[in-house]
Amino acid sequence: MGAVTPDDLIHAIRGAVEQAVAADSFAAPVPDDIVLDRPKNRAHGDYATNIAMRLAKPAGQPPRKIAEVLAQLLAAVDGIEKVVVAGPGFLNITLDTESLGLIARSVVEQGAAYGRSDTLAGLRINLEFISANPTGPLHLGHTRWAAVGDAVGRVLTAAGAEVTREFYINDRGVQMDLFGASLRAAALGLPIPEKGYHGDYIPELAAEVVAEHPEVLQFDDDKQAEAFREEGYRLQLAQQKQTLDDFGTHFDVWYSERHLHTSGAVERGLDRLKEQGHLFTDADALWLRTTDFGDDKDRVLIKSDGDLTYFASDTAYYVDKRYRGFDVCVYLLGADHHGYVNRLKAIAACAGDDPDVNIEVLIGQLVKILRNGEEVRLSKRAGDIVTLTDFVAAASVDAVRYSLTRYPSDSPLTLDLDLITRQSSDNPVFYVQYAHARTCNVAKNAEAVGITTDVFRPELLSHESESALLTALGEFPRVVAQAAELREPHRVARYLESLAGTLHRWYEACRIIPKGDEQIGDVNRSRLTLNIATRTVLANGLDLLGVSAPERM
RNA sequence: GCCCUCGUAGCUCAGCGGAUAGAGCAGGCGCCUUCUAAGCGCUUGGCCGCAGGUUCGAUCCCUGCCGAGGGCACCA
Repeated sequence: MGAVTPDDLIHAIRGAVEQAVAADSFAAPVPDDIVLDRPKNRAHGDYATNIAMRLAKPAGQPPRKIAEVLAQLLAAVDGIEKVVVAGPGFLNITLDTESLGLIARSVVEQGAAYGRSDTLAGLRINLEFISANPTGPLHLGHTRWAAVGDAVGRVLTAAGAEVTREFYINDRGVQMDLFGASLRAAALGLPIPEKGYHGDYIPELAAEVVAEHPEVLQFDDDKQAEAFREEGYRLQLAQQKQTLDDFGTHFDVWYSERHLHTSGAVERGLDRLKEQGHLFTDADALWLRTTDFGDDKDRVLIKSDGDLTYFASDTAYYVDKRYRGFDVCVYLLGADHHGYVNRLKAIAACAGDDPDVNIEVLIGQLVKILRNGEEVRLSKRAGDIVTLTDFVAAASVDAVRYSLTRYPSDSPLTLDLDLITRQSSDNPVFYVQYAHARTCNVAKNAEAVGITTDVFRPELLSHESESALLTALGEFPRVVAQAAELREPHRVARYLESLAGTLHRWYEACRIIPKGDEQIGDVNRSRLTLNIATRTVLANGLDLLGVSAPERM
């Protein structure tokens, strides 16, 4: 007999419905999505399904009557101990102890692969996030995406998708010139241009440029501004890369906007749109008729003075991604860009794609930081900018990553810096990491007293806290698959917190190492396997969030 | 004015149609003589913004209203 997983149960339920229909017990189509829950109340069994209630209407029979039929069929399934009809027509399923216990061995056997699936196999996904201007350090808003975007990538990969993480470098346009002019002004002790960059990092960066290239001071004005712009760009980009590297977020592609213009991608993009017939000229400007696809106004691609708009770059960039073979282009944008969503969707539609399939835009709401109960305001004034580096320095990479990935990105977020920096149980990341460290320590001690996993008797894992832990372990692959499908890695974090609690309760109730002079028995050996299985899932889950799983704390 | 997101415990937030709405923090009471107390148990605390609608069933879906935040350039 093998372990009975949630998938097995869903399969069994579908089989029971088909069997009942075949036997003319009732007539109804079998739903594609069969819902299998873990009931909150342990008295309601290991698993529950609402299938009878959903079939009641199409079948024209009372839900409890359908439930009775299905209960009888399911009760005969190998590994199911009993099925109880409850409430309005729930089927509460209890597995036999052995079948449930086998999940532990299955998890240990799969190891790091447990939780992976092929639900998104074959899908090529371009995941673009952060995409900051190379004119300053990464700040708080970027930090959210650095954590969440990376976790989305990990979760998608776990679900079998082929993911390319991409950072779009906005290295073209007037902001670059302002950046260069600001650096030059700082280096020469001149006032920084009104619309320029005023942060503390500007004089520092300017000094670096001068230190590396003292000759720039001799250049004439235009050449000098350009030199500061280019050298500053190079240094700033390198710093951003280093910061993200230290944060554990790695990109596969750093895509320069300039490259878009030099590689022929812009022309290719315009050709594509022309083919699709959505271009028109008005007042000497070239427009894209995005209103054909839900945008509130048409957009200019080439201005009447012949310059390309930023929107033209966006359009070319999208077409280029598709040209490079990506099935789905995912954009992670800040809330201040959400007005862009319709435009991006319209781009995809104008390029002949399906905006509901080929392009996805995830919006990240703003993050606010509280320090001493007061909001730390982001302002242009130097010193008030919270950079990614500052944030990590105040807490830790693990604490920052976890604090950001445990919330859905589309909800506004307020983080209390005092709480995140506290190295204590107040902080959920430590709660989960501690659970992992505990499993490691217990395993080490158990092995030291001679407990092995050679014998595994799943039927001995019969304590209430053990069936709770086992069903929780069985949930993990479904949690990961759902997190990938919905692009919501916070589901993994929430699951881990719940799993950690379940582990702690088991730890309090069931000992792995016998007390005092008690003999080591098969119960102890079997529990060691369960402990290792839990450790595996905690480690795999933390890895999906890019958070470390320490062996001791 | 139009569009988007959000209103859930004192605070920060989960819960994309199910059973008695959850977690952490904050408040109260307990538990370390042997595997990590960064832990566990118990406890206080809720018109799920308001009003309709759909449904066997709504915090969840639809409509309207109220409130908060954000967005609406031939800028990047």
